Amino acid sequence: MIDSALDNFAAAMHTLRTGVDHIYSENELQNRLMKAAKEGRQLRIKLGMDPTAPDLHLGHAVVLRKLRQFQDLGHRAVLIIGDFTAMIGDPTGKKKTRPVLSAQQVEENAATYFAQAGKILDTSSLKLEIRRNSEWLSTMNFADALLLAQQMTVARMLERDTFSERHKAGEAIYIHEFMYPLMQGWDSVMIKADVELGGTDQTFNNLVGRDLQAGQGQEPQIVVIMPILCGTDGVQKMGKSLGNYVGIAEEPREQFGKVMSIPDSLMKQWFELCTPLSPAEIAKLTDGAQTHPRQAKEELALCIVRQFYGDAEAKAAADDFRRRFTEGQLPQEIATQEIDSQLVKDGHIGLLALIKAVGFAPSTSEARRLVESGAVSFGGNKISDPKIQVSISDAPILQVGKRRVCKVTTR
RNA sequence: GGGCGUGUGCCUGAGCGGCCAAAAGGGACGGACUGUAAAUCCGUUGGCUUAUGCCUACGCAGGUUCGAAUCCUGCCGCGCCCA
Repeated sequence: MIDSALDNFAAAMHTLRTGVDHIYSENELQNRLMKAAKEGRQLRIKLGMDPTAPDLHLGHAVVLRKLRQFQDLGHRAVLIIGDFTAMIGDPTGKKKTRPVLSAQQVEENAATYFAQAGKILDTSSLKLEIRRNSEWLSTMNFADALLLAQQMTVARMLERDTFSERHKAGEAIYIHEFMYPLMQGWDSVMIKADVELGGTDQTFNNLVGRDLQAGQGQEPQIVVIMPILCGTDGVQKMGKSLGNYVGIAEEPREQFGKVMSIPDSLMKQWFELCTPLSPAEIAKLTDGAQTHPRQAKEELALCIVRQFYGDAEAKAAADDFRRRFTEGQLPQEIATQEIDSQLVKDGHIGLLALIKAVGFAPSTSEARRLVESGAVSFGGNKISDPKIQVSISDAPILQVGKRRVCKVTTR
């Protein structure tokens, strides 16, 4: 009986430890798990969400998957909608102060967030609690804020790399930005978090939570830090603004294609952080002698798409990919783009206008460049004359570059 | 509050008063080659219904000039130093 309980803990710890960058601290986590089991209570696992960026990508998924593991072990995810903190914006985001979001925008973004996060999390009410930090932050007065500010020194704040970097680079740092970590830490106090999850860029913020909790006589939260996932470019961290991300809500084919385009050197990390495969399986797949890199990457793409769309869709995406890019054929299903019939005169439309109308180029000039560089084919023929007029009466296929294909009709 | 600097295209960054839609690099996009990988090579990288043309752009607003990203004034942002 006792042995099996210990085995369970060992297994749980093993699961929770995989893929993490660091745990502050592992011992504490183990003790807290045991204590919770003894008391028969759920641990409260905090994760903050930023309501300004509702498009989730694989980078978010890394943390969400870890959160899911906690849920599967019986614990409760407490998601914090940072509606109040969004007024400041995480200084990690380097760029200037963010615009204040309206309450309605926050709600909309949060809804979008949950629609996507729900693909990964257990959304049953027993396992998921959702709070917004305006609940407690909006009612604090200046004296409360000062009291909070007393818990932190300027020196410690400046230690934080994002601040010191910005300072050196001659960028502005506003006083209120110093409040951000404190506010986030205060969230931990208010919801009595046992564990907080975050990426490495959140380490400082999350650790502040520990201090604040201790200051309030609470047991400090354990901080579980996940590695930051590299973006499809293989260099920078995955992020929306860098355009190097694979979105959770993206179409299966889109996801598949993006995964296939990552540098080989990135595969190992992605396998580790984005798939449930075991280290042994990953080792085999990433060993060039045992598995051809292309095949390994295909497996990776399958694994990832499968998580969000299921096996059938993943395989369909793989087939489509092979057909289009390995065999160089047109896709099985080609989306139809309708253009305004007013654009067509005497049954014809300028090719450039057409490319722009279907959204394959943002401007006529861009369309012209594409045509001139031999990227465009229309009705099966490559066309390099930008002045050409075309007829779209028989729903011809327009292709721009390798990826943009559609059938054209009028509306 | 004072002094000195600085502000350029997606980013970094060069720009003598005309030859600047603005060097160079990065990124991105397109093409060749591939495994939509890497490496390499080539091309493109403000807009305009089709242009030895027009328009918009070098923090903002004015001014000097035949002509300004380049000079002047004011304002704004950022940095450093002094208080």
